[in-house]
Amino acid sequence: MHLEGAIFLTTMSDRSQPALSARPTMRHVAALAGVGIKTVSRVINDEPGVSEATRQKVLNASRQLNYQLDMAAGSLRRAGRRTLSVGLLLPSVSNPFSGEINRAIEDALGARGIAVFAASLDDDPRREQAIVTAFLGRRVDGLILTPIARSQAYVIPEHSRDLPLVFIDREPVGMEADAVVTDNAAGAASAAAHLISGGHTRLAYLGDRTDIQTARERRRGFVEEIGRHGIPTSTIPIRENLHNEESARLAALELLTAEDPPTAIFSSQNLVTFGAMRALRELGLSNRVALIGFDDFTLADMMDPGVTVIAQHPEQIGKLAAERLLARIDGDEQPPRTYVVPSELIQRGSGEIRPPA
Amino acid sequence: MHLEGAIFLTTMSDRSQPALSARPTMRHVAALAGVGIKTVSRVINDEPGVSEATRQKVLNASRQLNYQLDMAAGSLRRAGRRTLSVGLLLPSVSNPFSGEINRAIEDALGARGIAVFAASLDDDPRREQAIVTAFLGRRVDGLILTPIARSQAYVIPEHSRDLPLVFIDREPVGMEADAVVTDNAAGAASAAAHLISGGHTRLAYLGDRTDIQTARERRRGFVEEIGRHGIPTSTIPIRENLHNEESARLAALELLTAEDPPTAIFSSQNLVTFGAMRALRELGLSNRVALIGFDDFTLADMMDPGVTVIAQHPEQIGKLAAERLLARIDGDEQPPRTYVVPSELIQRGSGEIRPPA
DNA sequence: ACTGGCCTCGACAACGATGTCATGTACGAT
DNA sequence: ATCGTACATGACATCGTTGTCGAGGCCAGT
Repeated sequence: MHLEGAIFLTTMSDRSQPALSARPTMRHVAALAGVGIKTVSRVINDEPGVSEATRQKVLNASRQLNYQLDMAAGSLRRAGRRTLSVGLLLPSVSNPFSGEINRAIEDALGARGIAVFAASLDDDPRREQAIVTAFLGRRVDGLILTPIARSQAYVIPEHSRDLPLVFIDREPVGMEADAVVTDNAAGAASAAAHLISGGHTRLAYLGDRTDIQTARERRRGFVEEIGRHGIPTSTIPIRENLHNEESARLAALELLTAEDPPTAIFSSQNLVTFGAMRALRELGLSNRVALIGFDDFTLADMMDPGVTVIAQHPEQIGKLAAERLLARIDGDEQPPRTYVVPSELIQRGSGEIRPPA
Repeated sequence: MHLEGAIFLTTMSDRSQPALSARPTMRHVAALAGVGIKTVSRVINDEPGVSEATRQKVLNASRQLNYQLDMAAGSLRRAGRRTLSVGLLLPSVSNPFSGEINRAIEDALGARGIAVFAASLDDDPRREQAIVTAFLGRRVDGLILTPIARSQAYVIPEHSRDLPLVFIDREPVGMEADAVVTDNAAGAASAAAHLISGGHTRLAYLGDRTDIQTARERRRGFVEEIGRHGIPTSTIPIRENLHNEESARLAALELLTAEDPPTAIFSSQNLVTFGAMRALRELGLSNRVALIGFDDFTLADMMDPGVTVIAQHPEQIGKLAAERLLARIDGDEQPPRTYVVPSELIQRGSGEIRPPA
């Protein structure tokens, strides 16, 4: 050992340009430590069956060469072929809601040494399959997807090949798999109930693209709840397919300046809420017409009035999705299930405005 | 050869549950097409030297088996060992600023088929090296890093081994490499100049952690600009190490209720700006005391008054960083450089408030 | 008919690691 | 002294792909 140490030091000082040498492999470490490469593998992977003395020799050599395991090469042969990476498909990594989900997933999977490939969908159904294919080519251990294409049947072959799969935000179409979603209908219903309990009877709905499942659910929940309260649902003004702030603003302006305007507005999504807020402000109605938005946002409490929202819990969605994925990776064989994360009504003022007497 | 084909077909028809079979490899495709696996490789990778007839046979077999190239295995042998993946280290994927950068990078690299591993730093210097190490173990083709540790010298060995490296938001310490940053000092200076030109002489600075380079730069730019205008800089109230909304709010409250309070506030970062906004509102000073924040945020124009900011351009930072990384990956050998992305003063009202006469 | 060149193609080794298995060694039990 | 057992260790095949190189077929030119 002492001898080894001496050799080590000598060798060190001999290497004039260690930085420019090629990346060391196990073979190099093995040679330097004077052992076989399998022994190096054992030490690096903390497998048993290596004497402490050998272990130290290998660790020294490894440190000296700045050796680093090549995970890709390893997973080629390793049992189960785990690559310790998963693919995550989001509407967009720049969207704050997605960002929170991304973060929760990163935290949950990072603890297990699993890295995340994230990709943005940008509401383009055609990208969905292309990105999934790219993930598969990288042999990810699992996928967490926000589906947008009309059907997810294309992943069936992979799924039955045992590729763990969890959908988030929306449920898959054309196949069965785990999903983690917000209680969209219930959340929207609670918004309606809240407005009605505040005395409103003329409610309006501003909604997102109708080809998005969650948008349809929110609308359904909202309308059904109104019906349950005995208010005729056929007369509710409904404006849909609003997909950005400006179209929402225009729709809200139109609603509010029409004859017999609504006294309360429910908006199904952040950008739509922003548009409605702008319209209300333009018309000076911010403190006259009630507003509840689906999805919370930064500074909602700093608006005038504060904006009442149905908050989703992206961290919980992400965390749960990651947990389900890990369970599947670990061999859980339960039948697929949809997990529902409850939303939460947060009162901040705009939703508590009473209708004019 | 013909024999090969025959054997294979038999094998095929024997497999009763193709969906449950293992993932097909080139060997399977080769067998089905009745060619050698190198030919399959050539077809899949669009290499020349394959007759059209053979090409079609291979493509058919590939489609029939739903074959997909294993990138990891390929990059093991491929010249240059490209994995077509890069590592991205951000303050947090859930932070909107980081999200924009992430998105711009994804777009720029995705066009080249490069996938992105993103990880969050969470202001923890110890995570930095751990995450970088994890990236390296995955043999990424390059790294884009937001440094936070005191020194980035630990990547020198890798960098000189030709690992492309681009820093964003902050410049590296202890080594030389490309960096893409905002003109922090100039941006802060322009805020100071704007306030001074509005007639203010009693300016205050609310700043982030002083161990963050950008925070120091912003402070420097702000203070120096004030000095240039002949205002004694020693009397400027400076509160630093504010790292969340609450501490910023308290600091602002303290400043504003002290004797001879400032007539204008500059806040060096989003959360600090939010805290300042809250303090101003609590004291009813929102329309009395000027405020300029560094970094733009959603709904800044919907506040009362609208919040004037020095906007950074995360999309440009991300895009530029990705372009530099690609250039390095493609062999660009220029000496390392720091690229500066200009910030932009956006007037929305809060920064245009005049001092009381 | 023979040569040489071009084209197509596949056998084989190699990439860096891990799984399998055989070998060698030490030690306690007989 | 002998045996058996447990432990430590390394040789070798292998994962799925790509790089190298040589073999064979075809054709034009002599």
